[in-house]
Amino acid sequence: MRYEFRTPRRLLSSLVIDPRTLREDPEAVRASQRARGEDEGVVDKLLGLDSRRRSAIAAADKLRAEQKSLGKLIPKASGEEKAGLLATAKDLSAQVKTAEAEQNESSEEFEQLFRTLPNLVHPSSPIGGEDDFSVLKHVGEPTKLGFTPRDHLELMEGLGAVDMERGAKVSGSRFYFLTGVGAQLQLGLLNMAIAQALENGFVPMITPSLVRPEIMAGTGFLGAHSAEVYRMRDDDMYLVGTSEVPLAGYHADEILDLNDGAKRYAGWSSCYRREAGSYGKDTRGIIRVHQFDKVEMFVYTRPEDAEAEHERLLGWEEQMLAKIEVPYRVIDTATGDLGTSAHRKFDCEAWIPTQETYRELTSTSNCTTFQARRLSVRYRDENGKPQIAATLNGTLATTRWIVAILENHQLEDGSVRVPEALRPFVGGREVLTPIGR
RNA sequence: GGAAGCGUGGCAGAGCGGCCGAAUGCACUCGCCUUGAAAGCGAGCGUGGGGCAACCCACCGGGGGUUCAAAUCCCUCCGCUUCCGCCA
Repeated sequence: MRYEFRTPRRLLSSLVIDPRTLREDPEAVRASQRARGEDEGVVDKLLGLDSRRRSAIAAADKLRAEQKSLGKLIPKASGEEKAGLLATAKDLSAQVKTAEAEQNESSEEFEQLFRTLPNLVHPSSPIGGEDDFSVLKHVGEPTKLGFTPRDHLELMEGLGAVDMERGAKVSGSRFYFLTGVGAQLQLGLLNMAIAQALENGFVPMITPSLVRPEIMAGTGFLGAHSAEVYRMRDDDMYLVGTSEVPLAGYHADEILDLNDGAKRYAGWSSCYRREAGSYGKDTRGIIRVHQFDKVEMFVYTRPEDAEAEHERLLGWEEQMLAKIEVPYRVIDTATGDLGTSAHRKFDCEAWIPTQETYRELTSTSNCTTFQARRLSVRYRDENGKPQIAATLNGTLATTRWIVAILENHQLEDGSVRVPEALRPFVGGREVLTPIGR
C-alpha cells in the first residue's frame, strides 16, 4: 500500500466525532477544563465555531448537489439550450467556490482551536497542581543504609560507569557517556525490560527517533510542552522524547483488528528532551539529561477496556520495579500535572537515599481516544463499524533507574550489590566494585 | 545529489475530461447446494459527514490550478521503485 500520512481532510473528519460529544455534553468539557486550571471559555467559543462550520458545510453541500445535477444536462443539450445551461452553470460554479471557501475557513478555524483542547480528566484524578497528587500506596520502606550514602554520581564515577566531563566536552551540559559497567548496566536493565515485556505478550519494537510534525502533534507533544521537544529545522522533523510517539504513529490512519485483544508494543529508543526551563534543577548526574534510553510499553485498545488496561500497565511497571528491589510509592497525578493527552496518570517514584525523597521512575498514562483521534487510529466494533481506539503508555525502564539501583544497593565502600533479577543481564555480576581496587 | 517511472477500495488491477465512488479478479460476509467440506450458484462487501428516513455531500497520495464539469489535464509537495553518482 502506498502510504502518505499528510491527510488533513481525513484528520479533520476524524476530529468531527469529538465535536459531537462537545455538543452533547459541553458541561463535561467545562468541568474538565476547570479541573485542569484551563480556560473554560473555549467551550462556548468552540460551540459557536462548530455551528458556523456545520451550516457552512450544509450550504456548500446543497450548492454542490445543484451543480452536479445541472452538469448532467450539459453534454446532452445543444445549441441555444446548451449556451443557456453553460451560463447558469458558470454562475453556480462561482457560488460553489465561495461556499467552499467559507466551509474551509470555518472548519480550519474550528479545528485549530479544537486541537488546543486537552483530554478530559478522569473524575478521580486529584484536582490541583504538581504537588497535589494523591499517594495510592507505598511499597517497601525507605532504605536505611547505616552510613553516609554516596549519591549516584559519586558511585558511578567510582565504578567507572559514567564520564560527565567528556559528555559536556562533546555535547554540552546534561550530556554524558555511560562507560564500562555503566553501559553494561543500562543494556542489562533494558534487556531485562524487554524480556519481561515479551513474557507479557508485548511485541518488542525498535523505533525511529525522528518523526514528522503530524505524528508529534497527534501525540499531543506540540501543545503546551512544545518547548521540550528538539526540532530539526532544515528537515521539519522532531526528535522524539519517548518511543510513545513513533508507536502511536505506527498505526496512524489505520483501522485495526482488535478482536483478538489489545495490541501491545514495547518500544526501545533513545529519548531526547530539551529540558528547557529546568535550569538549576537536577544538574548533578544523570537524573535529568537531554538524552537517555528507555523501554516503553504502548497499547492500542478499545476505549471501554482502557481503564482496566491502565491498571495492568501499572502492574507491569511494579513487576519490573520489584526486580530492582527498591522502595517506591505510586501516585495518582493531579489534574494540573497531566500532559495534554492524558486522561489519568500514575507515576511510580523510587526512594532516592541521598535526596531523601521519591523520584519518578515510571509514568503510565491513559490517553483514551485523544491520540487515536488525532492520528486517526480506529478499530471495528461488533457491528463492523469503525470506532476511535484508545491508547495507553507506560515506562518499563529508563537510564534514570540506574540512579535508584545504585543508591539503594550501595555498600559502605562504594561498591554496589546487583539485584538478583538483574544479574543474568549483566554477565552474572553480583557486586560492582570501584575501579582501581 | 542527477535521471526516469509510479501512487486508484483489504489486496491485485482497469479507467486517463461528463454515462466513475469507480470495471474485473482475489479475499471477506450471508444464503443456496452438500452427510460435512471444497467447487459451483445468488446477494452483499471502502471511509468520513449530514438526515427520522428515502436519500444527499465529500474522498482515486497531500495541497493548489485550468474547466460549466477532474481519478483523468497543469503546478507543487510527500512517498515508493529503478538507474547513475556519492558515502558507508
